[in-house]
Amino acid sequence: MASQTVENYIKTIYLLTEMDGASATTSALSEKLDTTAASVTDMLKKLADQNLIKYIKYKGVKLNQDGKNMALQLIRKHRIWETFLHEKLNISWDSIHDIAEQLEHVKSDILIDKLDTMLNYPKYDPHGDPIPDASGKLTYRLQKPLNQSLSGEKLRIVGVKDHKPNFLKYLDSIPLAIDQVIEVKEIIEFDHSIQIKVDQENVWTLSEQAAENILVKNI
Amino acid sequence: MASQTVENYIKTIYLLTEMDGASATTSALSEKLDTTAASVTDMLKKLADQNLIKYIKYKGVKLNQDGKNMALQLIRKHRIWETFLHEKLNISWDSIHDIAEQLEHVKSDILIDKLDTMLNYPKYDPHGDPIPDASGKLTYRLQKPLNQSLSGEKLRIVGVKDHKPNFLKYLDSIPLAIDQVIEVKEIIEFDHSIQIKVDQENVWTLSEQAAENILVKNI
DNA sequence: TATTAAATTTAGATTTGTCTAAATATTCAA
DNA sequence: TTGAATATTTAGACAAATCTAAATTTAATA
Repeated sequence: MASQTVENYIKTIYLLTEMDGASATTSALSEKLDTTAASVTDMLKKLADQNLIKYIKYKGVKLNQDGKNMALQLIRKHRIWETFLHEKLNISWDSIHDIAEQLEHVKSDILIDKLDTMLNYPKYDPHGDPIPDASGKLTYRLQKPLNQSLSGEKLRIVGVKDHKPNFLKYLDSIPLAIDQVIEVKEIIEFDHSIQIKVDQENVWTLSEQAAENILVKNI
Repeated sequence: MASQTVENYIKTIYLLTEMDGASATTSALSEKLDTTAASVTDMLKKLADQNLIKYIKYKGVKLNQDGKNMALQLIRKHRIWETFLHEKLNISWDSIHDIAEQLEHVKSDILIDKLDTMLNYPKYDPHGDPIPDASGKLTYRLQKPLNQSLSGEKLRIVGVKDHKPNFLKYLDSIPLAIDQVIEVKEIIEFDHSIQIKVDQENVWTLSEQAAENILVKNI
């Protein structure tokens, strides 16, 4: 059975490679896993021996099928736990990630199935990230960062790109939230800040940096 | 921060010594922890260095205050998780222990507090064992094994002594459950089996061995 | 109480995951 | 395209937790 350490490596490789399909580098892994590059190299050799990854010296690493399956199950568990922590226990947005990092390593199929049932088979977690189903399949969504919208567009906020507690706390403090419907009022040319109609009367202004990290969908 | 291994040792020492206050032996620990006596000796030296236990070579081991506190917090977490798994997720009696063994090692005060709130601050877990409160205090209950009752006594079933899945599955299959009110109809001298009035019409017979493992309270 | 049996500890090794420092490969820029 | 900067790997070591086999202590019993 895979150790928690192995699971963390596999999940991190997945998250680093899922975007573009490019290989993950040793240094990217050492940074995300908060360990040294030498340790990463050691571990990659072991993971390659177990056939979880395809590793080419100096060229980086990709998951192969076994590794992908493991990663998807871990991400499923992580995101189901996050949903539970947020929806059922009312734990704040910015705290759930660290707790879910621990809970995702608990081994019990029945546990995760029952949680999934309790939550009514959610397709997205509280950050708007897709939750793989029991077979590992993900439901993607047409979405874009808010800063790529045009003035006048009607949008629904569906997620965030940046998951850092800092940013999440900031979002909690302003009148914007996941699932909310908004309209882009104006985009300021000077600094690319963006004015958002949040309801009938109120307008809120976001910096470009904030808008880049908010994911929206046209409606 | 204590490793899961250390936590398992501390909890096991607690459970072996809570009854009579006698020391736990190396061999008892090696059996419960499914490891060798040599490994136990090694670990006991380390725990003594950390001042979690009082260990006298060849004489066994007791927890000191730090160890006791750690054990009570672990038992609190274990029993709260068991209650959650049973009451909120409907996971069967005989499966919850193994899952809680993993969950009890998750480190998050807010998580356990929120679960405690969701469950309405339970004082007993699904097996009838007391749950320490946040400060570590246990609420004991006047109870005795069912085999020590006399014919005619009116009792409430409050817990089980044996937690083995085998026994729990057996209990699930007969018309007796925690919190149920029963009356002892007759005790058979020959084999000490015991006849229980489970409701107006029905009587159920338990072997002495089964009755020893069912805990009851007079009403 | 002397001897044997059982329990416990010690000695020395192993596995997993990590580290530092040194060596090697790759990349980037002149 | 060559040399410096950067990234990666190797070598050797270490800590945590475990093991087997041997030595020692305690308990049991004749």
